Amino acid sequence: MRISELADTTGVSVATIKYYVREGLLSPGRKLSERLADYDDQHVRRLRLLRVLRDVGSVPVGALKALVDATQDRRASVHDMFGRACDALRTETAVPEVPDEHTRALADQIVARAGWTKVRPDAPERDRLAGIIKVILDSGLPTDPEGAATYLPLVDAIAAYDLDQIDDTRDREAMMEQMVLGQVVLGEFLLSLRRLAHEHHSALRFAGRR
Amino acid sequence: MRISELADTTGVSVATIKYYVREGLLSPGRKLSERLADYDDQHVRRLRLLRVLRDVGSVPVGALKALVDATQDRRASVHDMFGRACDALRTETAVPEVPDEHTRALADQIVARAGWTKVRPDAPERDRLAGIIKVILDSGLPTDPEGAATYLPLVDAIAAYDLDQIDDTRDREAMMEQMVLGQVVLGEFLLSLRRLAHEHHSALRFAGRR
DNA sequence: TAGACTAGATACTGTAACTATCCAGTGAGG
DNA sequence: CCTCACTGGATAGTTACAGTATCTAGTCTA
Repeated sequence: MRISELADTTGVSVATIKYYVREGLLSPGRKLSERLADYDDQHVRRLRLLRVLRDVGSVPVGALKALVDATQDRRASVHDMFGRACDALRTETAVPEVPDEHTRALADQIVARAGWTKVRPDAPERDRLAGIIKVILDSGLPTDPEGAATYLPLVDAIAAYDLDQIDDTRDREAMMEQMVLGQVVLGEFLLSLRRLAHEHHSALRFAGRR
Repeated sequence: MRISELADTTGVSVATIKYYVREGLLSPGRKLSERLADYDDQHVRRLRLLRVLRDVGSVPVGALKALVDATQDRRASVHDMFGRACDALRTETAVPEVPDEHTRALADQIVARAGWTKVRPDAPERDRLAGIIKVILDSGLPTDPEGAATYLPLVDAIAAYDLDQIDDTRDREAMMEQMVLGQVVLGEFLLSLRRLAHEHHSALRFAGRR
């Protein structure tokens, strides 16, 4: 398949494909000659995946690169690969860097209470959670710290379901694809459901109210 | 309070404050004279809120403007105000515009099954949900359509809890602030919890596995 | 064998969110 | 009274990101 054909079937412009190859998101085609390369179904799949992640998930190009690198590293276990995927997909929005003891303790407490015993003690996500807790406390949201307990079983059930969706008979690239798509697209799905539920519950409580 | 003092207490630069005033995110200070205006606690609160929404939630400036406008419109009911907040906060990432009958029907079916009877039949969020469903189906995720049923009671419980957090004895501006912060910051909180739960469940299933 | 196409390098564009400069005019401290 | 840091308002410049466009020199294919 020539580059123009790849562009046509995926709806991604030739210029963008070249850009992605430059950035290492897509392997160069198999060289047929100095000025001609061959692209195959792998390229089509990869390109489609990249576009979904960017269009729907707004995943920055740098994060996509990290994802690709994690998939490529064949020495790592599936679990490690998934871990690197989570790291790459964590939107690095600014939460306090948290040198704060208290919020970090709260975060650890939440993880413990949820029963997530397999989470590394030094997982970077713990710090992010602590940062978010700090923002919540500082912003004067009326969230009682115990309130988190309400969320935990629900989140746990959702995450367990997410992981059960992954077909572990497939190769690692396919599993990675499912994991990443699940994280991003099902994440959007959940956010959308939450907004719909908000509309419903808001109507129950505040319709007609000034 | 002078503008430089406002800048110092909030950690936002004078230039940025001027920019926000220009964009209508922040009311100009009360004019004391041609070249001097007075800023008060309202400005401090508003500015802090804007920064949390931008830093943590990556809410674009245009959406912040829409939020401010929704709060200002005092004729609308609280529920309508919340609805406009949801519209403004919906990240407009590209999902198919969905002229597609099938996915739209699936979306409506999900809302019905969840029992969210108060969601308007023409709510724009329904279309977005349909678009996301289309992406899920197209991308070959192994999500059975029934799988959504797993999420529904969980999401409903979360949303109900979110709304219960809002103190309805306060004024509309305070309620709006709680709603918006809840949507954005608790949204990040949930995503963070989900990633932690993913790590745990991934370890249970795939640790040591190649 | 001409016209369309290609890999690879380099340069340019558009948007969002600031950031800096300039201007002329206060107003507080000396 | 003087001066000088500071101000509101306007306008122009900057940075980062994600592409686009152009150019070169060579290669297929009809």
